[in-house]
Amino acid sequence: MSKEKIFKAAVSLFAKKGFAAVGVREIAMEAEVNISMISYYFGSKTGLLEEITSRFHERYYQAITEAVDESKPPEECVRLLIRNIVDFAREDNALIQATLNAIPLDISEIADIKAKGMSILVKEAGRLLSKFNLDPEDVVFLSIIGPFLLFGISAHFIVKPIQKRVLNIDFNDSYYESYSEILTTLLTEGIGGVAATRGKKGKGD
Amino acid sequence: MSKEKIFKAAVSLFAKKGFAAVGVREIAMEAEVNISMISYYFGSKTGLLEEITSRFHERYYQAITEAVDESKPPEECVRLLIRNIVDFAREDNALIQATLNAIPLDISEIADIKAKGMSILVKEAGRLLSKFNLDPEDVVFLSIIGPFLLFGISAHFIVKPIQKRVLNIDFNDSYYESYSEILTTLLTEGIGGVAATRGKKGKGD
Amino acid sequence: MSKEKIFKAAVSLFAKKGFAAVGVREIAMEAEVNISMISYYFGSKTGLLEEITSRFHERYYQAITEAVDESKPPEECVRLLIRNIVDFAREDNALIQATLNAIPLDISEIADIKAKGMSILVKEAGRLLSKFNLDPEDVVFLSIIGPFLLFGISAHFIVKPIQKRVLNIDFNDSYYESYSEILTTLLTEGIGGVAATRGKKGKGD
Amino acid sequence: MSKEKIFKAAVSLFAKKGFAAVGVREIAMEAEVNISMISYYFGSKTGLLEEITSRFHERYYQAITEAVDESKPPEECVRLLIRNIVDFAREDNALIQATLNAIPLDISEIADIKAKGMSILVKEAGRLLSKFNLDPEDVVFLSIIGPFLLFGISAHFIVKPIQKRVLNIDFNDSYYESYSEILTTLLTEGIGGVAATRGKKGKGD
DNA sequence: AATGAATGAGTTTTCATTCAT
DNA sequence: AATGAATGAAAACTCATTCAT
Repeated sequence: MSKEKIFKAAVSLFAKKGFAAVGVREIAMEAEVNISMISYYFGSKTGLLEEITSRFHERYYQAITEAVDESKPPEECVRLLIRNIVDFAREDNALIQATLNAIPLDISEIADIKAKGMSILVKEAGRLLSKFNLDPEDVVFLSIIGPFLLFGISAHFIVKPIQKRVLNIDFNDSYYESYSEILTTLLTEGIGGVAATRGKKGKGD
Repeated sequence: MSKEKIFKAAVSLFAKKGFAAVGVREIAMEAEVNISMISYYFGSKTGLLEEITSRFHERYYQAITEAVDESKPPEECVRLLIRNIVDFAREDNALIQATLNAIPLDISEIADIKAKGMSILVKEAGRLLSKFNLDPEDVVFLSIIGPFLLFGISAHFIVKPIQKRVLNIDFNDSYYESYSEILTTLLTEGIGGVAATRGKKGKGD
Repeated sequence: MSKEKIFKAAVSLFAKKGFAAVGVREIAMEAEVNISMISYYFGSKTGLLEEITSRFHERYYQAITEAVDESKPPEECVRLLIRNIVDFAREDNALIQATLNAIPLDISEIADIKAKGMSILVKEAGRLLSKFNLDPEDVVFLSIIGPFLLFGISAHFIVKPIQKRVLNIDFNDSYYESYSEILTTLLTEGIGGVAATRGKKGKGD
Repeated sequence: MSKEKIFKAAVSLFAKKGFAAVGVREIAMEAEVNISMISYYFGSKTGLLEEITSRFHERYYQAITEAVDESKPPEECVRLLIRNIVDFAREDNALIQATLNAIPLDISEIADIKAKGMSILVKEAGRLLSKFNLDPEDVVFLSIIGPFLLFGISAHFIVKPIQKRVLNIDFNDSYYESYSEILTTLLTEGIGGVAATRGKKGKGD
């Protein structure tokens, strides 16, 4: 279907070159549709990015909410969160790159979506932290740890094209086994350590 | 001096809008120089980004090498590394945003600089990890932990404009005290934890 | 139709000022179309010149092939060739000027078209010469006589603007009667004379 | 000396690309002088072309006047004329290309020089024709035969770069022996033939 | 649902020239 | 005699979008 072809083409191109560097003509060509179809389906090029950004946040939201389950122990939640993100990223790496790389914060529609999306994600992250006995209402703490988690876990998928150029690693299942394992340990131990230091004091500002 | 004014203006604008979204006209206007001066000094808009990207990597390289000192204990190194990055980021946040947000990997000159720069940074990160008794030659491990550190520590400075929109936090000295403290603990404990698990096994691929 | 209007305008302007000296803005204005239509129809300014150059060679090819007929005596062929070129030139003098004046051999696409076009023309000229019992395979001889004929016969149409400035001649039908008559005689006698000298010897290198 | 280096560089570049396609920056680079030196010595880029065009006409004037000598028989004059032009062209082919290819008749200074130069050349050509008993005052006849001679004889040197691409001929001394021989015969016989036809009638038009 | 011609403002880059040194 | 920074206009080309079909 044309609309989906346009969406896919746009994600792929935005991921490679960034939002502003990609022209609608290029998207239309890649999607093998007429240029006018983009305006027709998405209103404008910005409309396309809005939809991409929204879909990204939905996926991350899913990844977190599904991972943070009342009954599971904290470590298990972290493990699941990372697994979810890795699965998503491997399935649709371009969506991550397209969104995290696209900064057009000068376009207010996009900035709004990003701000709202990030608020929700960080709030969800708070639920995860509360499993470590950390205060989920501490905005300062969340403002530090939230982006750290989001970008830390996703970092590999942002720089993957660069790593492919220089590292000659086969990014296969076994690689992402190690990936999940290492980050799970690091974050569990790390957050645990932070909780141990902070737990006694509460907020820190 | 004209050249430096252009550089500063470009960093600031690229940080806000991304490389492709900024026009040379805009840069020239911001820098209060004639538009032709950009070609004159930097050859092209891409040439400008090349210099920005290079300078960024130099600064991060300094931040790491200075932090990882033979004589200091690992925790101290992590603390110093974070402090260095925070200092640099607070002093020149735009440079971080301009570089980390600018993906134009379709521009080979930039991709080359990024690839080379990241290789060097990751190698230096290996020296830090070796202080935790982790194998600094394990490329798979480094390929995971390197970007995690780089983006994790810098994440806040990438999303800062968004956070300013939604969080109403005063990003002052005391904020960055907490910032450094939390990340230091998290990374020290986290990496320590990883080392404890891996140390016995050696490489993991 | 827009495309043809652009073509005509470009030929006229290239003839007057030369390829490089004419801007697309000027062409668009002369053709009374939007500037973008040039890229739209011809890809680029160079694309326009490519089409002009091709069309020129087609016309000259027609002029020669039609003139050199198996059954006609050599003198008649020369007369017809000159008449054809004169007719064409009077009808579309600008096309000749635009092509023969445009040297951009630094633009490889144009150089290719010119090289190919000239090869074909010179080969056809060989057929004419064979009617004078001259060897049509003698490349050295052809390389001398070919351009001589092409530029000799067309010369008047190249310098016509200059002659109009200084000579105050009415370039009417009767003028071109004389023109054809004189050149026909000159070339018939001239080539005949060459044939008389060379015929006995064969090739001359 | 700087002035001469600029002149040489300009001739060479104009020959290759045409007047308008060459920038002063390029000329300065080729001549290894500072850009401002061009304005300094020649006033402007157009000033440079004026000097080139003038020098060209001087050389052609020399070539003709020296060839057309009272005492020599007509054939000898034609032979000498061709020899002179060939010698000049082989020595400084670029000057011919630079001048004959540069059409900027929209630049009045150049058009003036060309018009004046051509008038003189054509008048001199008249002296040659009078040796064949042709009327040297017949402007119509001269307007036809003059450019024919100028471009016919020079044609090879205009298209030489193209011929080099396709013909694989060694343009050596022996080649130009043939060249002179063929054109001498052709023109002597040709003009002679014309004279035979016209001689009885006088002027034609 | 789809086309493609058309628009006009936009892009980056290069131009010839000037001027203070 | 020579430099090189600086200028402002102009270059070719591409942009996202619209509209009649």
